[in-house]
Amino acid sequence: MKYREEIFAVLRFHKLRLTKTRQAVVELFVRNETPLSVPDILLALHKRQAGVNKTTVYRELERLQAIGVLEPVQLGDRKQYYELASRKHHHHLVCLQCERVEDIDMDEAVLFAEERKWSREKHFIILRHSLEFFGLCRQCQAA
Amino acid sequence: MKYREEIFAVLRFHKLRLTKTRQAVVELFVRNETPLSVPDILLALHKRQAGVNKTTVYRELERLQAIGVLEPVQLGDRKQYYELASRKHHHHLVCLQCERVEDIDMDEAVLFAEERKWSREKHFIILRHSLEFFGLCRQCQAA
DNA sequence: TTGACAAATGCAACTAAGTTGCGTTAGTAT
DNA sequence: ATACTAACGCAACTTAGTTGCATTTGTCAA
Ligand SMILES: [Mn+2]
Ligand SMILES: [Mn+2]
Ligand SMILES: [Zn+2]
Ligand SMILES: [Zn+2]
Repeated sequence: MKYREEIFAVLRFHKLRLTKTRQAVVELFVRNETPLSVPDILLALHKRQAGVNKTTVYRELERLQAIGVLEPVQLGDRKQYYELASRKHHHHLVCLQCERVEDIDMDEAVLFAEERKWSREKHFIILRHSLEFFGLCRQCQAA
Repeated sequence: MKYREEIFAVLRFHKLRLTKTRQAVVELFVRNETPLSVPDILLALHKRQAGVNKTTVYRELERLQAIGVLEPVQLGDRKQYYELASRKHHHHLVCLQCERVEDIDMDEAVLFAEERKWSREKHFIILRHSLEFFGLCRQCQAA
């Protein structure tokens, strides 16, 4: 809930209109702490009788990423996931069997040091990184 | 070149037949140090007049991963890439514009420590991790 | 050297994620 | 209230990956 007003302020700043779909999508991200894909969003909004079009959702997520409200997340399947960029930077534990995802917080100092080192050495401008751990969650270990 | 014989020994050990496609695929990975996707492989083998079927390639990569010859790599697009598992574990610098990929070697001690910590804390069995840095390569910075 | 048998292949049909073009709808500022 | 344009919805399309099944081909034992 806590990021809601800040995000709507960013939308106003970028002169993005407050449409039904945009509002619904933003609120989904505010309420959920897990990364969401387009199929996830379509399913969730369909359940709430909100008729949303997939093309619209794809375009919306692109825009929200462009203005820095959302960040891309890769979870190793062939879907693009997103999360609120306003949350503290973190990484994920992903279950290879049931797709369960847990946030993990770690000290990034080492990663940033590596970024500087390789940026210099390979002449790359590094914009972001992705670090995810894959394995089996507690439930799936039993089965 | 250097992993060729070891890999064929593993194939024999697992009683996998030495077929044309299998041989061609393995040799592509041995020759290329970059991660390869199915579309990459189809294109490469098609250029060399080797008629390969996409279903066969998908199934082949699955098998080679199952016996530990290949490892999955995620580069942030919606393709599954693979690399030789026999190479030293490493990570990647990926250009968001031209898809160029550079290998980077870093000290994993910190990552392994994190794995143990979160494994205990979240009751996950961690099997592998994926760490990739995204940005712009030297060529794409100019453009 | 030759078969037999299973492993591997090829094809067609299919699914799922994501993209594009274009005509229509609807927020917003004046 | 109106006009302007951002945003939307739909249909058609692309690309990555999957599945079932009939056919081919490596391998090993006779
Ligand atoms: Mn997260
Ligand atoms: Mn590599
Ligand atoms: Zn699980
Ligand atoms: Zn580049």
